[in-house]
Amino acid sequence: MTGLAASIERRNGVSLWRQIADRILQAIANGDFAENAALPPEMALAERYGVNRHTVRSAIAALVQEGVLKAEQGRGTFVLSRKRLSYPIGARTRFSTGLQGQTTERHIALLSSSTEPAGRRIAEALGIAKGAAVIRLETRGEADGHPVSRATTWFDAKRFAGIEAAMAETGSITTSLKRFGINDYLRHSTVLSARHADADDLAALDLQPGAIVLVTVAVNVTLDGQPIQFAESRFPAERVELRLLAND
Amino acid sequence: MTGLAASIERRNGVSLWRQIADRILQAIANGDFAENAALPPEMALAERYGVNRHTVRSAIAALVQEGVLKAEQGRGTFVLSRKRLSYPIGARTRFSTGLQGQTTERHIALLSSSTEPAGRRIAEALGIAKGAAVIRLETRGEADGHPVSRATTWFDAKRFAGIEAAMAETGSITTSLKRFGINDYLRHSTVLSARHADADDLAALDLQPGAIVLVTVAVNVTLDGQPIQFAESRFPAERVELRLLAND
DNA sequence: AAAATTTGTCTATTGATATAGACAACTATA
DNA sequence: TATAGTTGTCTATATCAATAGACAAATTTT
Repeated sequence: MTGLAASIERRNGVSLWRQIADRILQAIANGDFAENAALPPEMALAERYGVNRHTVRSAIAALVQEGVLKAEQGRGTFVLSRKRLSYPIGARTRFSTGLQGQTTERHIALLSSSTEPAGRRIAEALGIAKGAAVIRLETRGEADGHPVSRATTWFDAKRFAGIEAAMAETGSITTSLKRFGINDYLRHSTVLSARHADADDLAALDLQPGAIVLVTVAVNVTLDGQPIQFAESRFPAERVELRLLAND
Repeated sequence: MTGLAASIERRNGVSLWRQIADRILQAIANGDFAENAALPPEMALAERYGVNRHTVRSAIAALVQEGVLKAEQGRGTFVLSRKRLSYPIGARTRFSTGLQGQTTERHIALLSSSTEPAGRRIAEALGIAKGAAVIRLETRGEADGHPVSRATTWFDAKRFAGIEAAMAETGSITTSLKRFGINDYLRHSTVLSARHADADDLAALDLQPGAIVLVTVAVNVTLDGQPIQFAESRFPAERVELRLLAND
């Protein structure tokens, strides 16, 4: 709530400097600091958290490396990045339209694609036989040049043959689906969890190790309830919050 | 996806044993291990993660301490706890009914309550003047004896005077609100994020330091749209996932 | 009964983490 | 122009985290 408060724990496997860095990130994401505002001096932070000044310096160094803070000798340490993006989730969740107003540009980059046999979970979600061919797309959502999501998406290979080419060309799932005669679709289910980012997420989302990702597992269906898409998306918790829409 | 896979990172402020413990917890929560199933032997885990056996032992020791695993000399290490609870969130989100079928008993424990002036955020959410008196309830949701949520809730003190007594008595928000003539209410908005648990969460939710919590910030309204309740809830990500309901 | 498998304990060594103190370098202010 | 406040750098020390190897103790399999 009050950002920089909240104490830290010792000998728990997470170093003190990492915990302090997390707290600072959290405070910034909560909007407790205006852009370009000065962080409290190192000595003040050290006192607040009950640690040595050098420990605070380690935390700040990590965030400077990350591009979140900027330290200036003699002046102070300043906040560069801003409040979290708010990503809406509802029946008509769309990447591009969801971030309108908060960003000036956004698109989905196709990182790779492949065809593979469907596992149990994916087959059930898509309503096809286990082992049937599915197309897997690995994508990254970008807004104003910053990565904001990393998703793995599966489509029935029979029905959506060639969708990876459409994705690469258009940079939009919605537009790609139109080529297959699907002009509208709804989100049928969403399950939400959170975990530490793995190596893949770290690289794709430009995160520092130890970062947290929000994970959504969703099924999209046509208007008559036919499942067409199964997706697991990861959002960096320090840059994105999810806003659940009541109706739509 | 496949639970125990996913690599780990070095020199990032999070110790290897803590990362491995997280991965194991995650795998269990994903349902990759049946209850009482044996974990792979220490040597196999050490090889899989590319670390020394002793490092794996540190991770296992932490989870044994936590009550998640049980090690038996000569036999192996066994999984005690189960799959994640799935907490539904929709227009009629209710703590008690939401976990029916997954648990046999659940209630909300009132940890403390107080009356305070409303801050900007709370005043806006509840549609009252900034500084007007609000009642704050600190609660913990429990299911089958395990803590599953930790919430801070605010009500307009004028309209809901004495609601803390009703909560303490009934252990239910829904029942308490009925005493104030509110027989039904809807969830107006929900914003979702994730962060590392702070000291308060760790204690209340019986977590180990470094654990992740899912955070929801929600406003409940009467059927005619009047805001009645503002709440921030924290869910332990290793024990709970959130299932978003499409309609309701 | 013997062998193989698995967890438990011990010693030793290396690098990362955290504390402590001192002082330099730079900036803003009185 | 001092002075106070702030970040940057250095040295030293103690503890935690991780690796390495060896062997004991308990259980299961052959």
